[in-house]
Amino acid sequence: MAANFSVSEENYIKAIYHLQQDADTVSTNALADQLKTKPASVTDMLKKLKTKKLLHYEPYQGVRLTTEGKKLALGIVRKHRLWEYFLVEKLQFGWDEVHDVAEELEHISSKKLIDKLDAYLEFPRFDPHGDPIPDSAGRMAAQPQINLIDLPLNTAAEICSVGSQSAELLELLTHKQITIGTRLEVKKQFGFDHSIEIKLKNQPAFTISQQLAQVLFVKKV
Amino acid sequence: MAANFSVSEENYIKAIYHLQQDADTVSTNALADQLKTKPASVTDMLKKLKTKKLLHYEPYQGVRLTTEGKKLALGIVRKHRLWEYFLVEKLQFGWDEVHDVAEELEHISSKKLIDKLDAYLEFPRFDPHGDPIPDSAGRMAAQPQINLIDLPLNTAAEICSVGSQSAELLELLTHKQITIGTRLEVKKQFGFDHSIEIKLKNQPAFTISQQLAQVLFVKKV
DNA sequence: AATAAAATTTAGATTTGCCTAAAATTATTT
DNA sequence: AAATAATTTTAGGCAAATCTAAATTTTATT
Repeated sequence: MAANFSVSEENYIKAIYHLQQDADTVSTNALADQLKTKPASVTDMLKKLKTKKLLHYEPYQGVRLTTEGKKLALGIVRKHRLWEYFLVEKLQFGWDEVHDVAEELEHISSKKLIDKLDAYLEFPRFDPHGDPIPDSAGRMAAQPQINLIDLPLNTAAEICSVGSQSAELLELLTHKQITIGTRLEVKKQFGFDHSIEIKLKNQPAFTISQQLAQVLFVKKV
Repeated sequence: MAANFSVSEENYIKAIYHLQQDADTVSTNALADQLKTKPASVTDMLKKLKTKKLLHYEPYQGVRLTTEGKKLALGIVRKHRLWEYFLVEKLQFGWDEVHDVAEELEHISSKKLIDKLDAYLEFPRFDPHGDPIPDSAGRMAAQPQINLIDLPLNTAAEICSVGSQSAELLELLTHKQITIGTRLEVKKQFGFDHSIEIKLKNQPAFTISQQLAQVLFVKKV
């Protein structure tokens, strides 16, 4: 076993893994978009990855990872998140500047390296963005709830709990059409009063106060 | 500036840099040998690297790095040796198992990453094999003397000092035809009595005792 | 249900880095 | 100084990963 994949192949597998979180099956266009390439190139690669048994693919029917493919994807995600943790915790990078470097480091192939890095970092469970880090067997903690105030910009999330039961709060939430399960993204953060601009699906963005944001908990989707 | 080179291009530059330490100009065959590729492929790449102004190359005349090329080479050597230091000092790798991993890590492109790693490691001057690490401006300490006992296997070195002036030692050295400037490599290390087998140019290998090896100092060539 | 629009695939090229075989050049012998 | 040997380059091809343009299939709309 322990096959060896190219950087391109790994990038496709990772992209499919992430897109599969939302929709169960991933379209050629969505992949082309994500990978900043053309649909025709995606088709070529899907045919290749199918012969390598990393994914289920029938022409025009979209694509899904096989068990094998998911295992590979989790390995890459593990590397990416461990390196991000290392960059922030040990090398003092800001959490907003680690992504591109981790994007390169995740393709270093040595399993021994990544397991030793994991031990050196004392087996962290979450990366600096709050995303869970798979362990060496591919197991991963559930996505934790985070406060809406801490949600990174332009990250799809879903309201999963509310930190108060007051009638005033419920009135406000009803008026804004926010409820458990509402999908949203944070578009801007205003330092002056810590208000944030959020956008619900199919609605114009609007601003909510710090006080409101602080009682809303979300999980990424 | 801050051009971006492929892994292959970087490997050629690094190989030329190392081969240039011995001979002032590097031959196509020597490069093909070093890079485990064919002379015809080397010629192709040399033509490309010449247009990028990284080396001086005229057909049939061998090749030399330009100032630009040397700068790039030193950057790669710096990354390689810093990563080796990290692997051994922080991740507890053995000094004999870091080379291949460092070979991959040296191609990660972020300058910020490598400078932060350098700081995190507290600016080491030598890597785990005793080779000097260039600083962020490309400056590098002189190759230090190391004891023959500590010379890695199959590494070309040259006797540069002797830790005793006794007549008995000189008699032994004369008999073995060892003198200041003698080139040699260590071929085997015997754990039982710490004797080592060494090989001088154009001579069959022979064994010397721990006591003798300990008074001989070499530098890599 | 027919047609228009959107998504996807096929066909044919391009670039990078490598290969083999043959030709050209340089070095070494006799 | 010729002839032979060794080195190096040229010529022509191949695989990976990408592209554009054209053809095909699916989906949405009238």
